[in-house]
Amino acid sequence: MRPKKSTKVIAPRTKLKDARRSVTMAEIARLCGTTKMTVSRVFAGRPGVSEALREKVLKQATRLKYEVNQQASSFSSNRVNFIGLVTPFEGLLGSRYFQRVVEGLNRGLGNHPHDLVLFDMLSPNFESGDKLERVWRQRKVDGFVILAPHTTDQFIRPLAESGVPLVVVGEVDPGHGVASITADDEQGVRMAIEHLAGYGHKLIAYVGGPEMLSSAQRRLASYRETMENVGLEVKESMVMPGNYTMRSGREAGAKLFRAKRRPTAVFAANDDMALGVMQAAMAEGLRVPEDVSVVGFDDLAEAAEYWPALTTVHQPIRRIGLVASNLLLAQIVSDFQAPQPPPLDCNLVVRDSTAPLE
Amino acid sequence: MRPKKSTKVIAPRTKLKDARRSVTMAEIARLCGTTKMTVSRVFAGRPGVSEALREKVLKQATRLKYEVNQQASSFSSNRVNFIGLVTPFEGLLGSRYFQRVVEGLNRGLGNHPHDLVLFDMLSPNFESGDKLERVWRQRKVDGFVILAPHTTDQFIRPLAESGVPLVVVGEVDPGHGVASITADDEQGVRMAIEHLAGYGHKLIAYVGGPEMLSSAQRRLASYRETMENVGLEVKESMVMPGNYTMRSGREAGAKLFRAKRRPTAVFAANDDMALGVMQAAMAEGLRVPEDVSVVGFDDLAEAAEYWPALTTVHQPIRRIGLVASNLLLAQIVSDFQAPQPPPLDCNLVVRDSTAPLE
DNA sequence: TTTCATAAAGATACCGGTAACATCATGGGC
DNA sequence: GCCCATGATGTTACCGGTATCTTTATGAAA
Repeated sequence: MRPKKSTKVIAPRTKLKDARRSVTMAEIARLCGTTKMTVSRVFAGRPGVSEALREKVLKQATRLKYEVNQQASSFSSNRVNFIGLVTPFEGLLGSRYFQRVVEGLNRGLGNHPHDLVLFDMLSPNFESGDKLERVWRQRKVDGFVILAPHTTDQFIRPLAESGVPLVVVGEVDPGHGVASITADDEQGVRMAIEHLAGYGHKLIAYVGGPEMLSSAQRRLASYRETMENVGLEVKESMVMPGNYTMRSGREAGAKLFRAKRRPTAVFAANDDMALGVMQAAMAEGLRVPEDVSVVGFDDLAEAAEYWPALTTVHQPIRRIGLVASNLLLAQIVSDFQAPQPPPLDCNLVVRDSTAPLE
Repeated sequence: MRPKKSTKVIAPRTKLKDARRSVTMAEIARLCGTTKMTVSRVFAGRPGVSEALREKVLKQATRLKYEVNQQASSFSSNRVNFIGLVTPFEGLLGSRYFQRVVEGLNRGLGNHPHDLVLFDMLSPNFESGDKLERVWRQRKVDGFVILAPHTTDQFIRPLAESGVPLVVVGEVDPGHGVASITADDEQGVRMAIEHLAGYGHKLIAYVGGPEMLSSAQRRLASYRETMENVGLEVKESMVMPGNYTMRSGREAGAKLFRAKRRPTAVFAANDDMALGVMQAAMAEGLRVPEDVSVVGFDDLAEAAEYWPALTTVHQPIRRIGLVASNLLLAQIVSDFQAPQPPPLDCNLVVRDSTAPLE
């Protein structure tokens, strides 16, 4: 039973332009007198190839500078070896924090073939809220690492519900089963406040971060709790809002230092704001640390380089990145949801911006 | 002539796990009573489909939340819609400079389906020098944007010679036909020096960047030239080395301000170092701008936020990113090497760190 | 009415790998 | 010597699109 159409002879597709042409497994196989299936086994590191043949294949491959075509490989195995790195808010992309996380992620990726794809939610071409889900549907990535979301972020839930491999760096509402990794902010803040209290400071001001960030919420809560635990009173006029920028720190500092009763120590919920507070102190003619002690949070590169060098809470950001990629790879490669890791310990780095109260 | 083997019946591959299963063009086609070829035409925006059918296809696609499988599409069309973003030296990834470039790139990418893949050459898994060429061979990207390389960078040449689409942000040795885009550093420095000279400063110090960076070389050359043009002498003891970090700026500033004849103005080759110079001034008890004027270069976010706000040369970084992506897309999409664009104009932003000499 | 250019839609092969299964050679255990 | 387990290797059928060519429908020109 022949098809009703006459037989056709269709010319093979025109060849790719030379720049894009490349060696294929079939070619290597031909040179080695075998088939591409065997070559495929060699490169995938699967068993079932004799040592002699394997070496022959590798030799030819090296000679021809062969590299496995990831495109074709992905297509066949349905894995693309890209991980989406999502930066959902202003200022993240260009920060040392970002840099450290990337370092950690790359370390965790290790020998895996995955690379990081940048998705900056602030870019104009990302305005549509379902961008990430579309990217997933398009098979551009195998999963996402989402940096420090707002607790209320709406775009995480639909992703998670679609079964997209996902790790959040920061804290998310527990319960909907999203993997996440965070530092132990509470503990970090506690150490900072206890350090200041131990130096005899009584009036310890607080400069906070954006309210919608979970990290900011946790740090503030821990400040209040620790103050109470060490027997100090929290004066509401000493609790200043901020938004994690140097400017907001400087403005908060200016208000604090102009108050009729000024604090002898200030804890800022991140380093940038702490630097701003120090600037405000200088502008008001106060010396750090003689007149006022300042402590930050994060221990980014700037903190150590500043003058005076900032006493701050060191967050193991690189390690967080490393753990994040491990959690994600577990989901992608082994389809295995690792148990939620505990928050990672912070520690206090005492530099030159704090001193005992005289 | 039948093959010598008996006919075989091989079971179809097991289906993908549900999470990864998805609607295909064939499915949409079936629902619309047509073939996947037509559906393909619709999504590629190619002509040859009646309006009625096109709408029908789009309607079904929307209903099923269909997205074209980029993996398969890339495979077939031999374009992967990823662009490699290469950061070849320390500190770039976490800088505002990086952030701005990315903003510009994303803007330039516009509606193109390309996304950015991060290649941080400092990551341990990138130690091998031919990483980029391998990535290219693996068909993971369609081309590269390389940020501010050393002029001597060896890894650019082999890439360019292999015909890899490539744009360098910064200056490269002309002649080997690598597309590049840069700001007019010379002009920027000229404006800064003329500004200070116009304020009556005679002893204008210079704090430079790493010698192997082309931007640093050009800025220094322009400093010398402009000083001569405005009739001022360059004292070699007033030309300090630096490496674009705040710390190096502070150290350079400390030396300058402790010299027996100290400068009344300092130009630093980037903002971070300028901030360091201001810190050094304060540490030595000098006021900015009353005792010493300071000018930076780049106009990153910190410059405006600092106190006192920094007078600096504004570099159109975002625009540079935008031009870079346009240049690259031209090569990728149209196989067209656009003519080398001229350096983009800088302009001077006068803030609070400079004042006339009394 | 016939011819032919043009637009719409279909048919086929193919991109370069991988999954699943088939086959074959080898050698040990009986 | 025969059977079967085992490991090496080959065969086939895809993955889900796109390039290219063919066929069919439509309508204007002759």
